[in-house]
Amino acid sequence: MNKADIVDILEDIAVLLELKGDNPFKIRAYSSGARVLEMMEEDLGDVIAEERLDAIKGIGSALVDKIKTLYATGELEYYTKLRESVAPGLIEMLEIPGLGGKKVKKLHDAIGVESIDALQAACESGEVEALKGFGKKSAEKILSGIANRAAYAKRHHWWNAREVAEPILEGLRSLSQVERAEAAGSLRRLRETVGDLDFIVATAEPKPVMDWFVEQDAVQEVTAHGATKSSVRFESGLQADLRVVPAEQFAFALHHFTGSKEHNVALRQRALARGYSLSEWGLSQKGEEGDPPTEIPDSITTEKELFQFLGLAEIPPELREGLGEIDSAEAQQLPNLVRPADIRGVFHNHTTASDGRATIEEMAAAAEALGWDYLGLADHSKASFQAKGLDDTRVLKQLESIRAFNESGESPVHIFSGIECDILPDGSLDLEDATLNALDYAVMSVHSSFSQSEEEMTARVIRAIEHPATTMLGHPTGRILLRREPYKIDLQKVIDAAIANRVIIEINANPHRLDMDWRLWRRAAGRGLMCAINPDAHSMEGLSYFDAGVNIARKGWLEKEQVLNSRDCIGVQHWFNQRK
DNA sequence: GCCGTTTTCGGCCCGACTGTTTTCAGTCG
Repeated sequence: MNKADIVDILEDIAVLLELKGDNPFKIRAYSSGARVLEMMEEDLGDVIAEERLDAIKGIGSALVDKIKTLYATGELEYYTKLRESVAPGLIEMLEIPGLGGKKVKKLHDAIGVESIDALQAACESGEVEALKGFGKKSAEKILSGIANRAAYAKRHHWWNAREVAEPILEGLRSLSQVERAEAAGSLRRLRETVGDLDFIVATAEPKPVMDWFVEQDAVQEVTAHGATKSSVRFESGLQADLRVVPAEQFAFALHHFTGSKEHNVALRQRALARGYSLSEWGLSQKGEEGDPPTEIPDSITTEKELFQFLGLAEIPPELREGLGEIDSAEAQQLPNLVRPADIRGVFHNHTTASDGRATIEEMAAAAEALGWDYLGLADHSKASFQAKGLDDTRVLKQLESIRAFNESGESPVHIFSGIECDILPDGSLDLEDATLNALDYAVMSVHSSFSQSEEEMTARVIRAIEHPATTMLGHPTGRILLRREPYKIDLQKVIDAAIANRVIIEINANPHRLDMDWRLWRRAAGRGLMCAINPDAHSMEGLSYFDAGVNIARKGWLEKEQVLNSRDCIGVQHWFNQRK
């Protein structure tokens, strides 16, 4: 059984234990073990073979045994029995807001509810509100939760969430009572998808701010309206929370609600080890027995000061994932992250020659408007029939057009001539070598036979990487966020091959792809993998997606030297020439 | 179930909001 499946099972075990009312710390041990395993970059088979599993923090002897058993046999008696002991409908019930493990267990034990349908019936018949600990409002809330389940459960692409968040943030900042306002949460951490929006406001007069927030036109439902917190839900299902704090607590609240949870736990533990208790309200000294905690006298008004107080360099929000950023900050070794302003051009974009909507001239003008020095055009090759892919003749014809455009001097933007060439199912390429060699560069991508086995797909992509005409690998897993799973592929082997052949892997910056995933970049780039940020634009507007790609590069700890787009024209040409 | 230059036992991050209660449990982030 592979690692991803084992991660799923450990998470399942945590959920099942929750439904059984087991020890919360045991539950946490399983879910954090799942997370640690998921983030482990090394090959699980190697780690097991070398008996190094128990050296990983968060995985103790019980989990070592279970992971090993699952890896070797694909089965685990403990898990099978646990699953048999819990009705499958109960797991789904946890998705309903307001229902956690304990309440679901109670509904099951007291009135025998085993499915969402049965729960709905029990709410409607009045059985639920008669239960001790439940009431009329609980039953109503469960019913509306069931009705809205699909919308509630949905996550949202970062790009879309930002579009919703920006006007809200502007609106908050324009209120006279508001001293400071920021968006927090996964939006601020630049995660690829966002569950809900979090806003933090500093003000001495919370009420008008809260009222403005819950009375916005787009609000469909107000789910909380308290003294320090309000929550609303928009029609799209996107939820937004507003927390209001006095100015002196702003930095603490902003840090807390930016998260991640794992980062916060680690930072609080660090504070505790130094004799302080940290919360969203501030920092206090841990009192001796019985003494109330005393406030820290120094005022802390920025996150930077908070980190400094704890002996750390300021950690950018996008690195706060509990993945070693605190150790790096302590050693003053945080990366100097690539910035949008470092980008001097992008590669892998389409024109009307294949499935793009803009011409060479229009795309160049859009690149000029973004202040770039160059633009790489890479239309589809002929196997991508549905995208009007180019055959060898048309590729060479387009090359002529690009040369003529560059020589005309009508644009300060230099166009690099490329191609997004299909990697055929056997790993061969869709165009003649002579055609590929005539171009400045070539992006190789998989667009077909997604259901190959992991071994076939891995061999297919590696064969393409080893081809001397290959400059970069496009969207290496083919995933579409929130819609299509990645195809099965051993990315560690692909990364090894790319490094060995000096082939670039792209960050496909389309907000629906963001592929290769940020979790893999830190280690891969550390071993010498070069990155290119590619918007995969099919229109002039599509070029602006590069921003989302920079986000992912930053989340992957990349510095500008590790991103080809930060080089000037000559530097890029030099990289392209090295394999010819 | 995990973890340890105070530890191999006894802790495990912290607080607001809600709905149910007469002081709190459960949920959520």
